[in-house]
Amino acid sequence: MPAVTQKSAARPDPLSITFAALADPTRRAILARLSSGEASAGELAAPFAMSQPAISKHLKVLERAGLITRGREAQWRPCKLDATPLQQANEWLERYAAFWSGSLDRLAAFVEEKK
Amino acid sequence: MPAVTQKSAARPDPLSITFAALADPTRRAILARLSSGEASAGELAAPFAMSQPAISKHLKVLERAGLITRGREAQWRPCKLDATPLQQANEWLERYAAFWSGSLDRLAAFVEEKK
DNA sequence: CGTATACATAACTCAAAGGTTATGTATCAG
DNA sequence: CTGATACATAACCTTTGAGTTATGTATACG
Repeated sequence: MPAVTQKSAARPDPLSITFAALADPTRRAILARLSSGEASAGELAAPFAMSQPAISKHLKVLERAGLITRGREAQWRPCKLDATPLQQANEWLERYAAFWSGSLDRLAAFVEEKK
Repeated sequence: MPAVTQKSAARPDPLSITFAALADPTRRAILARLSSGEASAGELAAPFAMSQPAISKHLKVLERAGLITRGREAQWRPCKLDATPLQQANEWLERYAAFWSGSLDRLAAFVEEKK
């Protein structure tokens, strides 16, 4: 018997993983930094008042979200941005574009109705 | 003396709140449902195999993220989509658009450089 | 070889997130 | 006033997340 009931451990869907990864200012700052070129973990850690293992964890979160890839160069691990999941997130958001670009229109309609 | 050391309780920045709110499939589904018009909490809860208080909590998360507003109509609480925070999120994401739409270009440049 | 550097992993703490059941509150309907 | 409906809140539990310190591992260097 395999392990009895196991809460199924279902990993969240990709979009949830992406948004969760983005829901942290440190990780967003890391991505911003990587948008101007590759960097090692140490270089990425430098700006933050945080321990090295903390950054290491953040990088792992970003990696599991597919937002970065890591290579190996001597004892450095160069990190590289992969924006593919950001594109997915953007596609999801775009479906709501009408609701913000149209907000003035809807406000106008509301005013019109009130008259 | 007020409470000694208090971890400062700093509320997260708006973008983090927005992304965190979006990092849950139930909440994204609720937003999708609201994109086709207002709905009461009960109507929003119907599709989910989840208790009523659970939905109530999700709605509170969405409300605190500014993604919905709630009115009052008899004993119903009509929910309405407010996409403003989505626009903010979109603006953040757009800064990375070059990294996905331009990926083929950058690959070509890389190949060119390698020659 | 031994040592320094760069990073990963382990073990732990604390708080927050997501769910539950039970109960409270506001509003309508009779 | 009474009861039903729609929702919110409280109290609780379990899992996950973000941080810490301490330790392990891989690579360069003398």
